[in-house]
Amino acid sequence: MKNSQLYKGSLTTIVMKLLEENGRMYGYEITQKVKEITKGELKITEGALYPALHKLEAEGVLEVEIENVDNRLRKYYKLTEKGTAETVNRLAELEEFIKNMQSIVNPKLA
Amino acid sequence: MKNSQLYKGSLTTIVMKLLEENGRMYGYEITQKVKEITKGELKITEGALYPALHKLEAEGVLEVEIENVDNRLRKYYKLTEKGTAETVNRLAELEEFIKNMQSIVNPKLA
DNA sequence: TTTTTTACCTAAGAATATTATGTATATAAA
DNA sequence: TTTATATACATAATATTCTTAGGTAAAAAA
Repeated sequence: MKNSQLYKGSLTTIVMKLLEENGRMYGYEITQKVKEITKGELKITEGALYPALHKLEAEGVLEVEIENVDNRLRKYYKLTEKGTAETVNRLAELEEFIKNMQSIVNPKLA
Repeated sequence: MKNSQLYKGSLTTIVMKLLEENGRMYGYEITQKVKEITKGELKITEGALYPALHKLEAEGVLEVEIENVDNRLRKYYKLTEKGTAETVNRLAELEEFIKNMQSIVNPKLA
């Protein structure tokens, strides 16, 4: 994730939301999807993504299905039951976060 | 900053915005102001704030005025000229960040 | 045939924050 | 009056997250 430090801490929330939305995705696909959604403004680096996916898997938030496509490896990730429940919390936290940041930036509207 | 990891990376932006708004503030005052604005949801820890203030001062973004109030030390921080210019960028980045996060969370509105 | 794209990965280091302390005075509560 | 809370600064060890810089390998495009 380039540029602003603001994205620090938001990677797992992004991943979980995308998986909730799309059922299952593989790592490379996630990087491309984020680039597409944000019109190239946010680029997830692989050095951040893969360790994050492994950690979420170890925590029981994600589970993986390995497939072979065109002679190449693909690891599809999807939310576990626990992960689906956790995603609800994460998205609520994100809403709170955005609300709080907007209160700070625009105190007149608060 | 307790709770969600999302706040990671947003501390300096928060500090700069508050100083832009209020002219000058001291550390403890900043922690109280943020707690007040966010209705207790966001608590800036001193272990994060003081090193951040020192770093911003070292970078020439902030300057400090030390005063004695009620026999106690107070260090008032304010934006330098450079800091004021930098704050504009930071706030633009924050807007972009929020916009991008909303695109991800709510793809239908994008 | 070389470059780009797809697709995975790790390791060293930087940046940022948490947690746990420490110092010291003023004020409020027991 | 003693104790606890609030005010006000600070640092050090550790944890977390990410960047940067590599590495492997196959397919597709130039």
